Amino acid sequence: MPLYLYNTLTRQKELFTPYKPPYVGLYVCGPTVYGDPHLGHARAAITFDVLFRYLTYLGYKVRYVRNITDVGHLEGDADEGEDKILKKARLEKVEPIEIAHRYTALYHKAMDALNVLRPSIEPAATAHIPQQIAMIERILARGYAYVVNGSVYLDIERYRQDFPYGILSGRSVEELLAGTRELEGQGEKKNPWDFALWKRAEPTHLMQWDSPWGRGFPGWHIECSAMSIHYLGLPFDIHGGGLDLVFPHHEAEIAQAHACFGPEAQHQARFWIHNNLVTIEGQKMSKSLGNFITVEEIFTGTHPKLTRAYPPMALRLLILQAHYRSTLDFSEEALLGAYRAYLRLMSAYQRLKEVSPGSHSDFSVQAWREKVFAALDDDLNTAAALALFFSQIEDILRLRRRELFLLPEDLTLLQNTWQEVLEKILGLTFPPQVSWVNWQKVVELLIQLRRQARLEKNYGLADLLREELSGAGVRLMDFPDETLWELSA
RNA sequence: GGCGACGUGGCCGAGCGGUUAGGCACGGGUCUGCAAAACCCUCUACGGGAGUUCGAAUCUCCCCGUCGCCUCCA
Repeated sequence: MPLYLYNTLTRQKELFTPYKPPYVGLYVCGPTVYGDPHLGHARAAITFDVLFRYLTYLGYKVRYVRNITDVGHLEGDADEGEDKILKKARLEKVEPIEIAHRYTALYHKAMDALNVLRPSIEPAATAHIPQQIAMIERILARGYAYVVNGSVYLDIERYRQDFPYGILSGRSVEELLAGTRELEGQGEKKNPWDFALWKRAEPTHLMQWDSPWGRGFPGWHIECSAMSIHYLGLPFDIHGGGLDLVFPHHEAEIAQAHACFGPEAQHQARFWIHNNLVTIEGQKMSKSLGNFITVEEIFTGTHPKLTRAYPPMALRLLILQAHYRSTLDFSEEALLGAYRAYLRLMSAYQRLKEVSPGSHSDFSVQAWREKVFAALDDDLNTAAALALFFSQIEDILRLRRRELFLLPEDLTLLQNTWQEVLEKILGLTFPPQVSWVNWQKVVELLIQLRRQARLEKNYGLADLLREELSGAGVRLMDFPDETLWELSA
């Protein structure tokens, strides 16, 4: 079945085919590691996790590269602000790399909980300085950049003579000019829309490297060009990221690739795919608005907008119930709804495993299955695919009650489809991790029951409870006035 | 100001000319020791206006409103 994906570059859905089958090169802009992972990170990661999983399911040999940006990402107006990681390090009086490592670890922890698969390669910008410098040198040699006071800028005016600038975001340089604010401190640049490939570092700057232009550090956009091309070649198949990266980040990447490699670069990637943003009460979630929610806050229920904790799969389902190119408006009500929907889905999945086959089939599993894959093939419409599962739940319950029947091969196909699509492709896990608190409550309750049984000298029941608990990995120890328990293998 | 999205029932959210999308919530009922689950029923929308069409949430135009990008952000 052919997979169609929406390509930001062409603004339409296109049939996806790899450049060099069966290999697929997928590059996604990962986090700049200077803060806690939030709902936006979760949405991007889950979106491309599903794409990665689906491409793999379809039989492609996917190399999935997702970077860690740990240098060069400046705050505030272009080329004037302070490096985000550096600022955090300065505030906390630690090494920048400590900041990077800490937030990388937190990112991994959050994404692991959401069952987001690790990419094949996760390169850090600071580990690829030579590749970035090499690219900049080549861009300079080809005449598309200039050096000023130890900094290097891409010369958009020169670039435009040979390549169109703004094709991804649909902007023209004239429009950019009209929209450019009067900014101070851009004196180094020939034109305000030029962007930095390399920045000179003051001696006190904490992160700096030797370069042909003196001590400095790379610009924000060059690391993604360098690392994606280094690991995936040129052009590679898919470049992804959040919608907010379209301009200037991805536009700059395309320019860098062309400036460095010429027309061969072919826009660096053949498909540019962008997930839409998460909004809170209709507004973009962002630090400056103070309305962002971290993934951890969802799991612990500690955000002021939340009244309780939610398991990771509730969030994963919420995200998958919207199409990735639509904005997703977050609210606790919506999250709670997704959590309940998840529990219902899980329950139905369990029931499905208990169904026994019949001597005829009352409905076509194949037709249903084709609809599911048609939805996935239609630009990864996970919402539509999930709806097909939900609307089948009634039939599953009837199958189990033996009011409906399926031949053995149809039943197997149905069960396999649930497993393949929900678990393998959509990455939902069943069952959810029961919280330790709830687990404790259940064990305590059983112990209480057993205590009652012992008081009534119902030792048969008491022993049964102890044996069953033991089988479930809970070891009981009776003392005169209390019963202690611990986990056992 | 430029570019681009979007406005669907209480909430979230599919939909791309002709079926009830789906989830959650709400109300009534069956069942049940109580409850839950399950099942049945109720509600059943498409910002406003005009147009195209046998037929429009879906196409065209106008208006209103919301949001994103244009400066860092997934």
